[in-house]
Amino acid sequence: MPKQQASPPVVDLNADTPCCPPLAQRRVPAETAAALAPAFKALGDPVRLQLMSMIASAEGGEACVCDLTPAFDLTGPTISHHLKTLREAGLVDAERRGTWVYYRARPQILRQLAALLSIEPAPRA
Amino acid sequence: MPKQQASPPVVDLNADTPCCPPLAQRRVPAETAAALAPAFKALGDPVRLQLMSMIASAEGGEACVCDLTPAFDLTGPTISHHLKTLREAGLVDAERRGTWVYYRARPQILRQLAALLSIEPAPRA
DNA sequence: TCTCTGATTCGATGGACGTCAAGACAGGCG
DNA sequence: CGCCTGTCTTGACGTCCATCGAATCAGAGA
Repeated sequence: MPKQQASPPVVDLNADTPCCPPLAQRRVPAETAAALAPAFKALGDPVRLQLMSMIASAEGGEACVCDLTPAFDLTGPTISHHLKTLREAGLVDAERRGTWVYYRARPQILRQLAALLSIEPAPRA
Repeated sequence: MPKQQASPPVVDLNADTPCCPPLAQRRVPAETAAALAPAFKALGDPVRLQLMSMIASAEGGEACVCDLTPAFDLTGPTISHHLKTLREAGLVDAERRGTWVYYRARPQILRQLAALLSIEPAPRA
């Protein structure tokens, strides 16, 4: 099967600065939506949301798969599949060190997603 | 078919105050993940992300279906289906006024999602 | 080198999802 | 009342997804 993922980086997911104004401020363009929707989709599963949190909140900023897997009533392959999904969405990075594989959150894209959802604190007016 | 959805409100999606600390601060519990994942999932489609933005950024805080539909290369039923998904995820409210139906964003849940994704501005230390 | 453990990939399966055409519903207007 | 316009629901179809068991890959250690 062909590899063919490599969506063209219409929005730079690695940028340190938020790429876009809040969703409620101006209409998000189709290209931006296409670039960021996969990240939201990846977070749209309870297991992956917990995985993301466990990784992002782990001491040292990284979590071992060996610590993640037993936290769920799921098989190893399934957890591995979810981690791959998070990886392909650009939400985490993986690094093998010896026997174990460690996952680490990518704060930039999390910041971008949070910025997109941000709302004026209170519609006082 | 039986109605029976009515997931018990483990997390109050209507609360004005953020329900949860940031995802990267402490591990999000399974119940919270189960409550909020559907909202992320609803935003995980490019069309719905744009719809959400068009609604949230519309003047007067509301958008008419008649203005949303022609913005996409999709049929009316498909847009209607996406709007229903956003509605069932608690992200928008719908109101019929005469011939037209208007959708309006729910800022509370957007704030909750943004708070969950929020990250310390710079990991100094 | 052989084996053991941890992690991923492969293949299959049942269910959910995005989309459309056709039909139904709601409200305004002759 | 009957028609028209706008919106939603229904039914169908093809694709994607979550999950598992089995097989495979990667290092570590004897």
